[in-house]
Amino acid sequence: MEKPAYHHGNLKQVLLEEALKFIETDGIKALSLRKVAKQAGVSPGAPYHHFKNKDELIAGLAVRSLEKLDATSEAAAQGQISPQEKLKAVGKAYILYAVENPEQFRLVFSSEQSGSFLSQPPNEAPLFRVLYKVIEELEAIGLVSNVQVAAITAWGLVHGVATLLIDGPLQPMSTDLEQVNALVEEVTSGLIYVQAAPKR
Amino acid sequence: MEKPAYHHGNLKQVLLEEALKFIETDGIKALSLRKVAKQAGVSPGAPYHHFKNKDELIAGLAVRSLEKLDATSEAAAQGQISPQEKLKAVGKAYILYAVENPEQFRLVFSSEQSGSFLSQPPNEAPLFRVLYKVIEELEAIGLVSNVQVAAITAWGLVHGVATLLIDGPLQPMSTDLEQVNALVEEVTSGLIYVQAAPKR
DNA sequence: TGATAAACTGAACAGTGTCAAGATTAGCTT
DNA sequence: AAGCTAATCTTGACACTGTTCAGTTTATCA
Repeated sequence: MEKPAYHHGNLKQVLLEEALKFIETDGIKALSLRKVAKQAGVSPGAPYHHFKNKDELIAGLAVRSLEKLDATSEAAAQGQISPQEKLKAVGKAYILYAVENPEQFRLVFSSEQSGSFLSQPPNEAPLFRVLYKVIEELEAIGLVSNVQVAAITAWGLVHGVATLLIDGPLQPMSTDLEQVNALVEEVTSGLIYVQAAPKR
Repeated sequence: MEKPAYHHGNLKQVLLEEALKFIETDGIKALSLRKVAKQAGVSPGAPYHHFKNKDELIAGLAVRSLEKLDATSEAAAQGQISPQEKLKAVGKAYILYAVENPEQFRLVFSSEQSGSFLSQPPNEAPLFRVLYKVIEELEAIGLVSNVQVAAITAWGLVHGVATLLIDGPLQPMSTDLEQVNALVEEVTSGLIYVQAAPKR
């Protein structure tokens, strides 16, 4: 009969899902807790039994997005054998995730909940962990001298191109997936040479 | 006597300034048009005679910030002679502007008003113009083959490191200006090698 | 001087996040 | 199985938000 019970059952998950739907269709600025509650068939006060406030709901989505980005990056790396190709694959996966899921990608770096990164030790933090492993492999072959700098440079390049594509001057290009692919191909090729830069 | 006149005189400018103050102290999320109006000694409806809505006020600040970033980048380039040093100087100026004025930097790329970039032809657009000139100089010496790709790569790297510093995992480092300088020095050194990458 | 337009006020509206008091029910304990 | 406790949800309220609109004030210029 499915008559809605007083106790929803798994409201928390439903709230997260409905909130994400709103974000993806109307953007994060149009997100309203009340609308989310109504969509979930629940009163405006109900969400506060599962989230401290609106920001915490959003933070929950950010963590989910971070995990997805981390997972696809890792999968991309494992699909290759040489460390050069791994690095390239990670970069491509990262940028494509941003272009295909701009709202979710923005969530991860939305400046309010940057605590997602700080909470864990750097070597175990999501994203960093994937990158670190690959760069260490490059170091082992002598293609990288300073792992720390190389990781930041690689991440910086890839992250920068991603955000220029979704929020910057490259935005008009971001709808044409073929063009994006070509660009990403060229840019990530440069990645390897960045790492191979001589010491002085 | 300075008794506040009914016609404020230069309300538009004052609104922009007060809004910026709020943003810099409490962050953009806490910005309220009503508070800005009150701070300017004016009623809640007054701003609407100068801006279509709140977003347009913010867009005004974004344009100002873009101009500042453009100006300091250009100045940095002109302080150097060799194109390699110019590129490096632009990168440093860009990242330092972001670290020293994070709120204003974010404004420029805040996804709502990305139209600032699209409105002008790419070669005359702010920021791009500066970068383009330098990269063309590098091309003239044979250090760059594809100007387009080189520009995007350079901008991407610098922009990525900047946002990783203010909104990403490098945030804890961003308060220590000395550490930031060291990092920027190393990363921008890599810039030149990125451009010097062989064609295939 | 007088008319037109610009600038500003004050009140109102719908919508927001958030909280407290009370109703409802799930789940454990005896 | 009964009853108690804690979790969950509702209802109603509060302060605040962006925005609009009718009316008031003043600058500007013919």
